[in-house]
Amino acid sequence: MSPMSRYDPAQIEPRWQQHWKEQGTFVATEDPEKPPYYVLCMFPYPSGSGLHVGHPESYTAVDIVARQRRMRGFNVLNPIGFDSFGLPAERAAQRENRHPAEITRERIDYFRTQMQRLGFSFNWEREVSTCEPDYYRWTQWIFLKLHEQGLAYLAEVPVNWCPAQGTVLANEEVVDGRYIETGDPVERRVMKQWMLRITAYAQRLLEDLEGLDWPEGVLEMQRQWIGRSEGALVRFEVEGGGEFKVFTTRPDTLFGATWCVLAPEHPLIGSITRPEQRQAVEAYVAQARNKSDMERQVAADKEKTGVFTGAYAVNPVNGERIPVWIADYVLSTYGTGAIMAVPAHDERDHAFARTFDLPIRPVYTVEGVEHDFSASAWPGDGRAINSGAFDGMSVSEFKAAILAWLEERGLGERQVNYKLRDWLFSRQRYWGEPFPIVHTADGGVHPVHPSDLPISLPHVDAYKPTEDGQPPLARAEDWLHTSWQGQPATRETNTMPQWAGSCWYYLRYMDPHNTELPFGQDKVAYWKQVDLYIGGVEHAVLHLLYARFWHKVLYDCGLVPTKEPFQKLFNQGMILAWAYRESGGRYHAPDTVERRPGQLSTIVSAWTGLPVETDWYLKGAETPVEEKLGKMGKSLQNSVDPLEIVERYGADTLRIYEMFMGPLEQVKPWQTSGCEGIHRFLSRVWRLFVDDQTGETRPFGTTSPEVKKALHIAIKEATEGIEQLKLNTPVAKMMELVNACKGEAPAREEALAFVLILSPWAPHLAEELWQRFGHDRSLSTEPWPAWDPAALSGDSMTIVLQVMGKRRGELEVPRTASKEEILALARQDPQLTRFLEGQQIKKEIYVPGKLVNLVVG
RNA sequence: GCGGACGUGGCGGAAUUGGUAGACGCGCUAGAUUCAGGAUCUAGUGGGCAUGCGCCCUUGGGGGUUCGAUUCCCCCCGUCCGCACCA
Repeated sequence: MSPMSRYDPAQIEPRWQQHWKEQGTFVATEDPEKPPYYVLCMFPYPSGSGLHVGHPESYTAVDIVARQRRMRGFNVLNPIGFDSFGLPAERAAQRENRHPAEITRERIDYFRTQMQRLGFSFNWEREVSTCEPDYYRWTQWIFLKLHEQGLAYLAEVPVNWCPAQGTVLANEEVVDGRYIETGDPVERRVMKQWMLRITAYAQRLLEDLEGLDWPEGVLEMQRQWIGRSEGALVRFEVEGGGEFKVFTTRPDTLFGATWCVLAPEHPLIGSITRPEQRQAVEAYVAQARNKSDMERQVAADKEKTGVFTGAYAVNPVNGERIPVWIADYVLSTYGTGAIMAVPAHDERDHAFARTFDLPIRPVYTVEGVEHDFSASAWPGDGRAINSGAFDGMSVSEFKAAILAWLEERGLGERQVNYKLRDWLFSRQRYWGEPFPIVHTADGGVHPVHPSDLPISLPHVDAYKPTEDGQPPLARAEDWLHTSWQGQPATRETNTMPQWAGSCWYYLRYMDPHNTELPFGQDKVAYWKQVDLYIGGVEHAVLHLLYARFWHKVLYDCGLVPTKEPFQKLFNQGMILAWAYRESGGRYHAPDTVERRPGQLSTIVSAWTGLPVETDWYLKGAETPVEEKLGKMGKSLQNSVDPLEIVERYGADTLRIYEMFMGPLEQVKPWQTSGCEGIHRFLSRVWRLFVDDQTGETRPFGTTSPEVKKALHIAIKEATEGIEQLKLNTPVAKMMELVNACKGEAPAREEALAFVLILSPWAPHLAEELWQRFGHDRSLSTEPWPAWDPAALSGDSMTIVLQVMGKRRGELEVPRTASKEEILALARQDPQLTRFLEGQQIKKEIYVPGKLVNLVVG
């Protein structure tokens, strides 16, 4: 060991990283003697730009939990891997004319280098990468299970086609008519695609949310996405032949239905439209078809559009003849694609009635409320009117009664509907899992035998569609043509979406090198499920819903023992960074600008187009720039590379700063200068135990009562903080402890306890000190210290003295002092006398161990 | 529009079965040490008046409950996130 006087993480950290690697300190084995604990951070997509300082936030939090659980005697699984199929690598492959596998491996290597320099106690021996054949072989295997269960099917469906990406996208990937990743516009097309029947699991996906320790917001988002609603399916006959069904959650308003509306895609339109309306209807349907999703959604705020078919339907409850319209405010993909319109009690129908001057008939009144039905709908409860024998009922009474009435007469039935739709599972891309499916000339669709897996990705001459529009895999002629039971056959040329690999990676980590199965039953029986899953809230719906779905299918196949994959979920808040932009729009990196307090300029904001005041300027120039907080990335020129921080301050400083910034779940701005304080803190810790002149380990001292108290407070805060993932305040308590030491090392016992509680946050420094204290083994399995409740408060306590609720002084009394003694002292305390003079004490309040409040008057 | 989270010094944040508001840190100011330092140490740092002890104000704004409110209740303002014609 070279002599080192000052705290020098560049010397300490690589050595301990090497030590952990060589000793296999964090290798996880299935030890039946120890309770298992499975922590997991959402694995990264290895992008071309490497990690930025936002990534280590969740890794650090997970690592702190993992390290502390090991010290508490748990057998910890803390794996890591890479979500490595996907579009960005394929686009890079097109640009650079290289194989995406090669590009991906390089990127993974860089990610791994970055991550390993941060000292995480990952199970690197279990690393997986979803694009490797020994991984995707089992993704294909699970697909075969889904297929076998009837949950994967081919269908001719309207899809979200993204011309810029040359592929279809799932509904979940499209927001406002654009691809969420790139913002490219999306249009509708009808294509034959692989679908997964996630809707078959809708009810269970909803029900099993109960009992999960997840953030309320995520549970709510999942519930809304599944979108269960109870109602009725009601049959309407069309005059002159034909019938359609509508779904309604308000069958109790059937008597108020004054027309019906079919979605423009409804199959009945052709047959019921009257000749005199045909031209108008066809024009409307064509126009609706050509509208993009975005245009349709924008139109939601505008005036409703629609066209009358000329046909009439019969209201089953009263035999009334009501017109049938077509309008694009009715969605073809929800319910039956047809509705009954009750303008008096539904806002949307009311808006339509106003536009086309259709009749509005109330079927509820509210006592004491004079509602103007020509102005707005009344969606609430009331007393039924205009509804024959049902008059006088409340909404819930009426619903029950009318459902029974409809079912008795065969006019309708109870129905539960979900917003959730089946999952579009095909992509027309190269860089994804090939489907283990072949097609024969007779139209047969056949799963390949599991022993033939993996169906490997073939080499192709270009990562783009064929001349006739087939997906890239169709370019691999040799691969494409195969046989099935003696017949010539062609392979499926679609690939799976990026979500596929991440649907089950947490299971593969349990048994990553199994060549017979995706994971062994003994392994999954031991680890069971993920105890704690930490990741970004951006996966609240898509990834978590898909993974839960696959997990339930595997559960039904008897392959996993639990119904749910992730028992506790925690969302870390995104780390943002300040971005600086000239009025003209150019961005500047944070280290090229400076603040000049008092020197204000007014510029036109490139973001809003409005004038703003700023005191930020380009360094060495008079160019003012506007400051704004944003997501880290290339576009805002505000990314910070963790390695840059490691070089300057060390990995321990980076780790602690990421935690110290604020509550884990909160969005917070990165400030590199904040690392200074952490680095100072760690230097102080170093100097407490190491002579910074000689580099020698200093002898232990004695522990003062204040230090002892501060230590036990810190142990308590660290222990409870890790339990609740409040990882910022323990750092503050450890700083207070070090401040309390006033540069003097405490006694051995307290020094050891301090280093142990520091170790999850600053593992390198802690190991170094631990070794200097004379240990020859890593501290990673040393028992976690316990706090002594008696040490939390000293022999005396501080009582705050208040008069009329205002703080007027304080009192130091022995712990043993009684309420009477304390009150007596308070009454004659010199700090209070001038507030008590001439006043009578009306009330005395004593909060044990905390304060006295004297009420006078 | 609906749902969720939130609003505390120049900045990040701490403190909620109601009990010392501003812990801890950044930044800033002054001083010490140093050839020098993005080094280290000491002191100060919410605002105002006094600058002696002290007093008043202050947790987005307004009201309420209470001996006492950042914490509980009502109204308003603002920010962020998710969903958005789902019948």
